[in-house]
Amino acid sequence: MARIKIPAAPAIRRMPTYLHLIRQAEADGLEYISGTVIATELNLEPIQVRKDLALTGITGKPKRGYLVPALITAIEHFLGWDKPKNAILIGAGNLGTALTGYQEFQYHGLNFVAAFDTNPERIGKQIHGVPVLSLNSLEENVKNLGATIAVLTVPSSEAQETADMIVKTGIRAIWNFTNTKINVPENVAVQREDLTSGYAMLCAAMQLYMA
Amino acid sequence: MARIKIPAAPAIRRMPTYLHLIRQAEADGLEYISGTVIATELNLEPIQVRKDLALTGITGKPKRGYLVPALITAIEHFLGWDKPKNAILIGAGNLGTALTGYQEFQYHGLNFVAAFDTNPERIGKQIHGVPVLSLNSLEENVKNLGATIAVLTVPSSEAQETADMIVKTGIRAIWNFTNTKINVPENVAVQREDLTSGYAMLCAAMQLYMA
DNA sequence: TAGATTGTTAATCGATTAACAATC
DNA sequence: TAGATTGTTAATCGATTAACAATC
Repeated sequence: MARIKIPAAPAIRRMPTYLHLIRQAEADGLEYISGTVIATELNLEPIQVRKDLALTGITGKPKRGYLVPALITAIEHFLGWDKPKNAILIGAGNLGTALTGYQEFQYHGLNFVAAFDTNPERIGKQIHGVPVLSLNSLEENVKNLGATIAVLTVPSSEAQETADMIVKTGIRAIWNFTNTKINVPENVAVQREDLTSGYAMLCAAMQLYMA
Repeated sequence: MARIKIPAAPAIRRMPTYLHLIRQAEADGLEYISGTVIATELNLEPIQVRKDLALTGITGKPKRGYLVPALITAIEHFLGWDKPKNAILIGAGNLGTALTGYQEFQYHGLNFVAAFDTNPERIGKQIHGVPVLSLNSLEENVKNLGATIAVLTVPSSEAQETADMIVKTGIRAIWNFTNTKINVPENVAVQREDLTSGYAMLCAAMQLYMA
């Protein structure tokens, strides 16, 4: 079986941005928000916003727009962000440490319950309140931690080897921050986050703008 | 004038991955690498790899593939990665600190020459060898630093305000790591990096895989 | 040579955008 | 009511994939 392709991926990627804006509207005490307003705010086409939001199953009211609280609930449910998720961090370096401290994740139900590392100087300490354990103890700890996501922030050279360890624990979702493509069984979801690809886009834009 | 849309954006995003793999091939002493091999290695279609690489202007040899050193040069030139770029970091928090320490960037010609922050405890110190200066001194320092890119890692609440300051210095490329959409003049390139959008994709994949 | 791989031209697929009747 | 906004159906656009002659 081929790896599943996520349908409407671009729309899904836009959801958090919508959510962020709509939450602001909520904080501002707005009862309704229209696709037109969202589009203007985010420099998008109104029809695109309507199409995207329709994916969540929400329906709006002509002339008013969407009910703010219902829209928030709809997006969160669509993304599964209404159910808290426990994650473990594999590799407690700079980037990993930054991720555990990133408030926005907790805000969306993502909780780091432990970090694992091979560096003895890191083991036993805490990063943003998250205990750093030995990578050797990964398997024996995962069960109690109730983690369903592994965030991979080890050096590229160890990415595949570490991914294999993660898979062995039974975790089936890996958020891969290394710049290496990892091979995993078909039933394991991998989301690769490549910071250099964003940098490539910025450089391409610079070449266009400054030409 | 509307903001320029980058053509072939998906292909550009894949370039760093190709580069990474081809560099490995170079390290392994390979003289040629074929699109077929690259595709197999990265789980892509061979035709997609060929189409993407053609964008860089390279041509391959039937039966052999592409000359490895020429391919590296072609991709780097295509992305403008053959010209070193100086960047300043705005916001020396967790994420910003991690970025200045991210080896991969230096490897692609991105140099952090200074960081700016408002926190007196941070000012005067160094992060990964990069001096942290007062945000108040941004304007007077930018000229000497020769920076063409600003990496924005301040709290969301200060994103727009800080972006305005950056624009005022004459910098025309902003890499925005906040989850806020910033408004800038048409001649300023902005690349938004949204970690929560990757998380949204992972969650969507989890819902599909685990359904 | 035989056959793998390239690059070109065409077909398909999916995402974005447009048009517009329905509706509050 | 008048008019802004929704959701549906159709058109367009761009990216991916397919087919295949050229070539080393």
